[in-house]
Amino acid sequence: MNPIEKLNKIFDHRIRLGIMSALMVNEDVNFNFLKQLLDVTDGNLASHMKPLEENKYVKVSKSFIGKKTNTTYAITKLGEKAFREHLTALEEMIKGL
Amino acid sequence: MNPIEKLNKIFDHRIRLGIMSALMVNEDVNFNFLKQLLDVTDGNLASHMKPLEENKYVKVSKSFIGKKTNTTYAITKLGEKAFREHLTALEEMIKGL
DNA sequence: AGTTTTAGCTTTGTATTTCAAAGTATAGGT
DNA sequence: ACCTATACTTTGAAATACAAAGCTAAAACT
Repeated sequence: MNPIEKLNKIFDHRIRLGIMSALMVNEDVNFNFLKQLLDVTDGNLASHMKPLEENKYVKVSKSFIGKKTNTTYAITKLGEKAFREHLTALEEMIKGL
Repeated sequence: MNPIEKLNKIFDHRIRLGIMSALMVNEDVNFNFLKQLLDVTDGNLASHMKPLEENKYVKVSKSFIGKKTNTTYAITKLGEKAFREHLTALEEMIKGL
């Protein structure tokens, strides 16, 4: 089987890779933190989040910190699995370097 | 510095990742081999090759095998460097998993 | 009370990217 | 003369990405 087929199309983009790796490392990450980390506009971040949410790779929680609204994202088990598989596929693809 | 900025935009795509890793592992790779490996149309392969050639990540040689034309691609030193840096950036990005 | 700010989106419109399919050039075989 | 193979290029459509503007709701300042 073609190793490239194991790569997940959703993770083909730098920003989505950035989101996923931030979520792998941090339990919960909020909107503004990610926005600054990845240096994107809020609209851009929201639209990259969309396919991740739709595929249930990421779950959203809306809460308050003090009185401020706070949207946090967390990776799901499914998202973790998909991302690890993507990384494994990447590794396999370049094995032998 | 934002680790995402170290990712190379040119390597954001599965097919280009596939091309580069094939070229990292194999001294010379010809057009048809790559086409089958990556399961792409010839037009599609050619157009993904274009930015790699333009950036001097890949060099092209046209020769003959017997009487048949044969186009082979090889990675350049620059391409190798760029790809390794991309992989390093990827690793750094997900460090701590 | 009224204005401004902050958070988190959605909408809009443009630009860029990706892709398959068709077309092209060159050479070889039959 | 015709058909095949290699390696592209062109065309046109679809998908994606992006910034900027708009929007909603709640908070904070005046």
